[in-house]
Amino acid sequence: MVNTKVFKALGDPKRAMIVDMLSCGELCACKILERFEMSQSTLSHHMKLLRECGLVKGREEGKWTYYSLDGEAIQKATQFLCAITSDKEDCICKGKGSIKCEGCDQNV
Amino acid sequence: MVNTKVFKALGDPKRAMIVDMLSCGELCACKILERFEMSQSTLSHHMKLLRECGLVKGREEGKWTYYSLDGEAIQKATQFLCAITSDKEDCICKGKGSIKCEGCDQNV
DNA sequence: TGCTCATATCGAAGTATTTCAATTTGGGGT
DNA sequence: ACCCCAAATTGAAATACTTCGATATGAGCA
Repeated sequence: MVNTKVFKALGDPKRAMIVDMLSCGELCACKILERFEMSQSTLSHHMKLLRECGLVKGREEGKWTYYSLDGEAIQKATQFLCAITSDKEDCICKGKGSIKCEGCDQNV
Repeated sequence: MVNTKVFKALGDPKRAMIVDMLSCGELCACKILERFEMSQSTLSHHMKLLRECGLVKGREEGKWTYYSLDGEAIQKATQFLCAITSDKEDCICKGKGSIKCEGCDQNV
């Protein structure tokens, strides 16, 4: 079951790039910021969003925050995409309930 | 290379549901509309968006429009997700350029 | 304690998205 | 030609998102 918030998060090119950067491994916020032309507060906001949807984990060490990917959310999103290209049996029409609605928190 | 518009499109729960419905096979707009509590114009808007990002194809037959999934966009999105969980070599930091920016149409 | 650095949060402005009702387009039938 | 039906488009209102500067928090150091 996917949470569509994950897709919404990846729908912003800058956030998708951040996620891509983190695929190399853990990075601290300041290292991510170096690569973008955006204010520190804007980056912080994007990181919060990426954390809230489960795509990214944060680890605090002293005054730094290190970010890394959280495999589970990505895996669920991948499963959804794989399912819609292969499943002809389990689609929503047949009551699978594979999508987690962000607003209502129900599975639809 | 992914177009982040695909993720943005899937970021709306209703559009994700529509895509899921279409995984069973081609459907006409009126059949999709039956399953949702939304106006006809709203559905039409969502379908336009899904077509524009390449996720869905439309086929016109008489006064009906039949929609179905377009595998290529979904495959590219899947590849991106797979890459970020497995690639430790080709990430954006090393100049892969795997993300298509919607605004600037550049690969970043 | 007081200072600095790294992040987070707040508040506001500009922009984009979502949604609907109303209207338009265009196919098929009478 | 005229009327229906399916779908697309238009225009407007409400809401959400993106971004910034300013400010707050909190760790570490002098």
